[in-house]
Amino acid sequence: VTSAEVAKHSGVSRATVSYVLNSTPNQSISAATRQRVLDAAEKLGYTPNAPARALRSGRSDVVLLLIPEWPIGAVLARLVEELTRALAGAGLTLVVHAHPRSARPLGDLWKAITPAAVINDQALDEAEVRAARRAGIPVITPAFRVDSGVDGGIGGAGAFADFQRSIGRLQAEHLAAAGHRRLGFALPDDDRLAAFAEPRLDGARQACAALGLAAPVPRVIVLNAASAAAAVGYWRGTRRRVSGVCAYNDEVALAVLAGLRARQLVAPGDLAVIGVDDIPAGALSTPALTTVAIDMSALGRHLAVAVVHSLEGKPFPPPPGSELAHLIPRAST
Amino acid sequence: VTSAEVAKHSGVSRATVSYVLNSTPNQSISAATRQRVLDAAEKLGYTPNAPARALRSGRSDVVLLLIPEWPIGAVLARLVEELTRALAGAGLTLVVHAHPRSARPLGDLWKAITPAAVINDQALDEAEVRAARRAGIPVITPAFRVDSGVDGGIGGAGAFADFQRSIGRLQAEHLAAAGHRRLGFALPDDDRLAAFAEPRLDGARQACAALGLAAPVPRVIVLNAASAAAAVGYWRGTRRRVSGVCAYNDEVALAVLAGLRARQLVAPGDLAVIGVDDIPAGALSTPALTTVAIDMSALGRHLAVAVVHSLEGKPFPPPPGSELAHLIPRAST
DNA sequence: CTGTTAGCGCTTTCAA
DNA sequence: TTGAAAGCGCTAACAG
Repeated sequence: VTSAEVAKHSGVSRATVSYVLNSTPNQSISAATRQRVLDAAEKLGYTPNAPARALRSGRSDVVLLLIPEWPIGAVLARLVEELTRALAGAGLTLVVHAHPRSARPLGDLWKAITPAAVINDQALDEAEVRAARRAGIPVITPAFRVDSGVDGGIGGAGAFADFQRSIGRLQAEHLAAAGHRRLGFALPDDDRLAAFAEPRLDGARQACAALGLAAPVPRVIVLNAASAAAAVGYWRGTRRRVSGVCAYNDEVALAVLAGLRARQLVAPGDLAVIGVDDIPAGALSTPALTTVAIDMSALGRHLAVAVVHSLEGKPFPPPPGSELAHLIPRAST
Repeated sequence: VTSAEVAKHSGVSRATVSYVLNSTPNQSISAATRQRVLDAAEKLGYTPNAPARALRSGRSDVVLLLIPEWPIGAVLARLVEELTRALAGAGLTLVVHAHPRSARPLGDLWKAITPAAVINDQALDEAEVRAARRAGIPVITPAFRVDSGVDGGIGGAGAFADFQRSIGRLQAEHLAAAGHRRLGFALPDDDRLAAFAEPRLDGARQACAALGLAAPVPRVIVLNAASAAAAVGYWRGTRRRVSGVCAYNDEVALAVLAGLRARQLVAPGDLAVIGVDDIPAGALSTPALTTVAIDMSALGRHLAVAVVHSLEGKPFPPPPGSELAHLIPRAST
């Protein structure tokens, strides 16, 4: 059912139908005609054809959030929720595509969708971003204000890493403030998470260096008690004497806690543990898990504003900085 | 950069460009011409215009997964991952839209996207589904084979509820087999989850009735130890004497475990607990959480096949049934 | 083997 | 206040 049919049924031209249905400004349509068109559209169940509209107007209302296929679902869910809401308020529709690493670059996506903008969360490499920009599609990369670090400036891939670094720093500084002099760092057993894990470890390193402590001792942990127990033994060995561990995230931290229990040890007395993400299970563990919470909602709102500004050719809003992350002290440290 | 420009630069017509770029069958293009077109496209950075293509061909390669804005991120992530992969194999691109309850029905979506198919996971009501179907878009609803229950038949909303019911049954039967005669049911503190929680509770009821046990005692639990401790006291009171609890999911179950600890009680001795979802934190808790795992990957594969069949006008594959859910016995029961 | 041509459904000047 | 008409970029008959 096309707009032409609506026109025929309401006895007007297609143009008029278009005017009415889009409430085009500077067009005075008589109330009667207007109603007739609306009724006909309703009766016929008219639905505008999205591709035709996009083709004609040269723009679409879709914003595409591209994420890698990393196992970060729970954290991202909050971002998506807020972003969807905020963009909807600006008349934009968010769709999310989890981009499998293995897949051919992005050919399929351009074939399938012409988004008004793309939010690239670690899914596109430089070349792909350039290609998208050349195709006239603004690519927004989650940017963080850089508070310090080698990168300098604002935005870009460096800012992402720097933000992750600030998380690791926050963890290490918290443990150091509690008197721990030798720290461990619990890494996840998933290569795909390196983009998060590496800079977090790096941030912990920076903090230790700045405080005159030895570099944190990294150890990869599989998500089970046995693996974590082995790591606990490793850290507490006479050679290392680690008394506090920064974990890549709360799940890894919970594994460390389980490893401690398996050895009849307790946090924070035998080993202090701090995670990242503030997942519900962390607050429910024994001892309750100290963690660094990331305000994904605020990030979502920032990204929405960035998208809208970008579409309107306005300059970007100042990106949020490390205030997006804050410590939630609980019993495990 | 349009196909016309590629045609001009390679000295052929737009049609030839189209043939080459789509490797249209039954068209013999000389290798030289072919290469010339390909080179020009490459050099100009040509990207086909998605709306134009969709408009012309009347179909798109996009499959839209519609989900409500429920906080079920972690579980859904596995579905999305598998679905993306499986659909990509069929040349289809999955995008996910979290549909806020509050939002206007679907007008925005049709304005923005014309998907080849929609997978409706509890986001669309009957009227919206009809509207989409009328617009020629196949709507696939995650269907489960109905093994028993009042609904009968295969597929539809009844099947979803029945699948959820089978999960509750599995939980209750497991506890009953362990000798528990009076069961509790821990409900989540989020209305949006009722579509899952209600039938699960219902399934537990069915199982109890079938086994000659009293109906399970429901109790809403907020995700903190205090709320759960209160519930634990309630269940263990002399009036109720509940000795085993089915939890809506693993997070709620972990809260119950925390509530037990707060009262110096232990599972399963004082109260057995069983969850749903098999989240990593469940395996790491003390005691390790018994749970019902749902094979979202298998569901994803099934949905992908259903979409492809639907697009080809072929009959649906037989839906998976309750074998998607299986018990993972651990220490908490 | 390649070019011409007719639209897909919609928006939007420009005329009436 | 409304209608006629052009064309967005692409594909697929149909000619040559």
